[in-house]
Amino acid sequence: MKVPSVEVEQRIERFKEAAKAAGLKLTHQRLEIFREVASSLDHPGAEAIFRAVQSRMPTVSLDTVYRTLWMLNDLGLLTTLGQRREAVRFDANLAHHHHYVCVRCGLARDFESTELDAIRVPGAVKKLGRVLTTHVEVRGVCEKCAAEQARKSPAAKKTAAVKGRGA
Amino acid sequence: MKVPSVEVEQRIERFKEAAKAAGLKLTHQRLEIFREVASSLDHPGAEAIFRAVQSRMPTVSLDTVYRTLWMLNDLGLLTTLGQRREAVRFDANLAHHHHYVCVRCGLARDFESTELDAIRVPGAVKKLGRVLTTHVEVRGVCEKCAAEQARKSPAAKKTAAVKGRGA
DNA sequence: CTGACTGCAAACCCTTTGCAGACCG
DNA sequence: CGGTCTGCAAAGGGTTTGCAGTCAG
Repeated sequence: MKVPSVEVEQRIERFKEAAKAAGLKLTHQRLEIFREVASSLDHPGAEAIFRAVQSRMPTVSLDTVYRTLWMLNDLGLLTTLGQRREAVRFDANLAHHHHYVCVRCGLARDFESTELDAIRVPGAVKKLGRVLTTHVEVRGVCEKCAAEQARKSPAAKKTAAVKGRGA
Repeated sequence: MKVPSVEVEQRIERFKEAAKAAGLKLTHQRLEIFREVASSLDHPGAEAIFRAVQSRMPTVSLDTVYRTLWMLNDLGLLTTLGQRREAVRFDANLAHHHHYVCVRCGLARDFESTELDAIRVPGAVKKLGRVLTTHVEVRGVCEKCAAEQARKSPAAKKTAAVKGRGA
């Protein structure tokens, strides 16, 4: 199953504009890599994207895939699933709960809410398979990071600077 | 900030029982490692747990921390945050959407729901920091995996066998 | 043409594993 | 005491980086 090609073309168009606006070169590789992610419904990892692109363009290298993917992420044309590429984190709270995660430093906190526990998923989801748990993930910027940011740069420059590690 | 010690002691009690039931030895290391995770409100990674335990017990090694953590996970005494310890995965769908993830093979699918988009987080969460996005993650077992499982083992044995990789 | 981009290979980080000695039960 | 568990060190998988040649604009 694939994203409808009309939608894919729109996404590619958006990419071209964003690239031009950012002064980035539209290389054959970048186009193919973006096309691959943009037309996937499952959310492929770098390796899978690499293999798919490679079948059409045997010279690409895995590192270009990575570089391009993060570039697209910085351009805001795609996002990553889950907590960035961090190490596993453990949770000894067995009660049904939800998470607040700071996108800047990775701070994670539990919260409980009977209202959110009661969420009912749309019927379409049930067609995908059995449902075990439903969990809400709230992302935001924690107090501490907000304070730090305010101190460091009263007028933020570029949002693209969130590349380094977490805390 | 820490988990109240009454709660921590209860968790440890549960661990001791589970260990006994499973015939696992209650070593000093295991106890300290579990105590550390069980009393953390943030969700530490292996490295952080290691450092904390090390300060009280200078001889522990990082690999014991890992081994113990996964053992606790298998016992059902803790869970991991996010998509297991897999590689990063990318998502070119910019519309507000939610995810269904198969815990067995890692399959991920988007779904949309104006109802879920409208979720309001409890006031307590707002004290933690600014909220950027709210995203529902539904975990389950996809059709394909359910079918495979049914074929392989009509009468499932132990749930603890989900250790290997994804698809 | 020229600087940005690519491919290569080596480096890096996190996690896992094999082995011999240590310790729980 | 015996088998499990630990610590060590080295391997492993995914991701990143420095460099010299290549290509888009």
